[in-house]
Amino acid sequence: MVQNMPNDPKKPRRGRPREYDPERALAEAMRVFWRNGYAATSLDDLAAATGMNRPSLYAGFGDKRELYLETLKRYREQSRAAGRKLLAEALPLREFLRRYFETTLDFYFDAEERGRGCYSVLAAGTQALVDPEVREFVAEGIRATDALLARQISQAKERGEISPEADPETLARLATATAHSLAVRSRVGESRERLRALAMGAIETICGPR
Amino acid sequence: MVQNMPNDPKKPRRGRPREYDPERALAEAMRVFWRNGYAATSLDDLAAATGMNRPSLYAGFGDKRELYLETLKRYREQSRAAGRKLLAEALPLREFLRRYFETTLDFYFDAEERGRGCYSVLAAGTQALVDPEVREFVAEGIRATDALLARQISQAKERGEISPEADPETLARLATATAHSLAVRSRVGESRERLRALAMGAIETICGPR
DNA sequence: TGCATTATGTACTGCCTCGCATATAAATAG
DNA sequence: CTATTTATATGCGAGGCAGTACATAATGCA
Repeated sequence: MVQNMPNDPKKPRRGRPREYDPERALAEAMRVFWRNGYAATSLDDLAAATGMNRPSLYAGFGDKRELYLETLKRYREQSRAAGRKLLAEALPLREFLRRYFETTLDFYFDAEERGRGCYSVLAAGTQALVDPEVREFVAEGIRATDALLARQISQAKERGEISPEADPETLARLATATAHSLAVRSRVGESRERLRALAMGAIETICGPR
Repeated sequence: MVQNMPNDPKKPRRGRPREYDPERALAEAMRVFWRNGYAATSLDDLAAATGMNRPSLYAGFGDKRELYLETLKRYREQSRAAGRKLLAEALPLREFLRRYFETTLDFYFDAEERGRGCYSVLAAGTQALVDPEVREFVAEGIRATDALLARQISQAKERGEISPEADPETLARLATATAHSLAVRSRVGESRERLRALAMGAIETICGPR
């Protein structure tokens, strides 16, 4: 369903032009899902949040599930973009991880700095057991995170930044675990400051004594 | 609402006797909530799972939210019981943590060994942002876990099992983070064996070189 | 044997929700 | 200017759902 084409700025298209911005609509839908969860979000909620009405929602994104999968893809893309941006800087491991967790917290707090957790972890909680596509999506995201961090840690090990006996796979999974905990804790009200401290402690434990 | 008294085995009570076992009913309701999440669970689902009909559900447990809070309490009691049992054994830290995570995994996999995550973490994901009582409940559980683990680690430090420079608070929060990750990962299909390995790696990293 | 008490079973009401059918509006193509 | 295309707006019908009213059943008590 997914809509004809995200944007083809020149081609003026044939019929009546859209009054909504697909990208904005998706962002708003995501905001609502993020707050209330998949099941508790009705199409009327989504219509209200996006300013669209239900027929337009169906025409643009298909049913609720398709729209949800679309927001999951959007989240993945945003996460990957943030990851690539960070990788481009070629930082030492400690600094890399510090920035990684800080970026993570940027995702886990909304514009008003209220904790809301990780969109993907929330998907694990609500839909993963009942929708195989969602489950595979989330699982793939976790594998990708483990792999990204393992690669960084492995390279740092080659540079001699951490102990030669360290196992990058294990440490990477522990770093991902830290992110999972940030997700859970942010959603039940732990302050960003406190979570930052948790992340810093994790970094020291993972990287070992200097 | 909570029902007249869990069990007063002698007093035969006045009217028609219950045909359901409140404890079993609660366990069944919990199973359904655990799988589908709070919002996606209807009272008809609960009635079907418990074998009760809706009026009996209302009479016994109040509305859906009250029943849910009751299952949360039940989960907390079961967790605490497991914790107390473990504490009674006075184990060395590594062995304690190994057993702690193994017990945790007992909770995170159902009777058919299918991963289902942590009931409390799921509550964080679905209801925490919209129901303050749920949020506080979950937050309290996390604080209790952090505190329990910090105490064990602190005592191990006094016994010289880990480095004198280690900060028990930090390490405890990292151990809790590991449990959070077990919750998330179990729910999206990682095998128990693999999660056990993750936990063992975390233990080594937390406890440091021997 | 009645009567009070407590539980169960059926069924109803009102509301919300999904998905669609239909009508209208705004643009382009010829 | 008319036809075609695409989007928006209103609203409807079927079904799910929460919560309750009312009738029925099973027990203890007098």
